[in-house]
Amino acid sequence: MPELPEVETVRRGLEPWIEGATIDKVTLNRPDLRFPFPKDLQSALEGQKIVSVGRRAKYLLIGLSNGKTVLSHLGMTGSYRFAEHGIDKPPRYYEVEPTPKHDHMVWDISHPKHGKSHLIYADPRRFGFVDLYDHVEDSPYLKGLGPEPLGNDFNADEMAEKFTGKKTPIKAALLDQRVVAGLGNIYVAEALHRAHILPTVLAGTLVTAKGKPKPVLEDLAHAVRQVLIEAIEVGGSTLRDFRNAEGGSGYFQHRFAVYDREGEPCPTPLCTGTIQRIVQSGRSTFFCPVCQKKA
DNA sequence: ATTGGCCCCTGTTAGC
DNA sequence: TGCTAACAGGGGCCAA
Repeated sequence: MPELPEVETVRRGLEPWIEGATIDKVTLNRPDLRFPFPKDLQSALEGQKIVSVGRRAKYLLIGLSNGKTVLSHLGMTGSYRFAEHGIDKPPRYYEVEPTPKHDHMVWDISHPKHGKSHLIYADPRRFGFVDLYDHVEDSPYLKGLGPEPLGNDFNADEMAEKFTGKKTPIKAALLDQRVVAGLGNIYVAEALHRAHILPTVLAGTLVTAKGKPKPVLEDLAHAVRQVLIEAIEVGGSTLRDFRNAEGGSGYFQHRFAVYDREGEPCPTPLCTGTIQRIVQSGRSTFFCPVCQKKA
């Protein structure tokens, strides 16, 4: 679920509370999530200080004082929260049960300013996972990733290179994390709508015969950046079970132009279209057939 | 090498 | 109201 803006919101929510804290104890309530927990997770974490809270694409990267890095992916339904006791400005989440059904990993931490608390990872569907690295840059999960969409390496020229000769629909191409890292089903739909590109056009058609980006690809690069920036500004989106790390909801869902808005009028000024839903690669695509036509 | 389809798992919701 | 089926933000893996 969580796409780049949601993961960034989680990162920003966690950072002030756990950076500088010491991990006193790690509790695993089951042997695995999507994959088994690393065998040495507890021994590698306990006694270490958290020195950084970073993000790459949809991965949280938690740096430790022993040089190791915890890589955490939230899958579709993963979330972090703090137990309500301990921390001096407690982020209230759901009512905290003693042993909630989907609390799979708990870190007992003590922070020099905030005192002791419990950081809890919950994940009903268990599509998330946790891994541990001496050199996280060698992680296979990070190896093939494309550029950060908000970084300097992401632009129309770069996309044009990757799209040349591609027969896959632009929607699927943008979901491919090797093209650009961090987009998911929601923000791809929103970016394509902003750039007025039909999701079904083949990625290769957005490139000229000389391999240069057509103008619309510049619009797309801009739309991707802009929609992510706006979403991060308001704390990401909240659908069903997503909450940010401080227990609040994001607000970006109220600004969706097309996602989950089948049958509603297209919000593009002067456009008379109605939002449609189709299925591409087994996943919903929302778009306006009237104003999304460029290729 | 690409590309599409299936699957992991649980919870929520739409439809009958 | 109650049951069943479809669907959900991701992405690894396999087969064509």
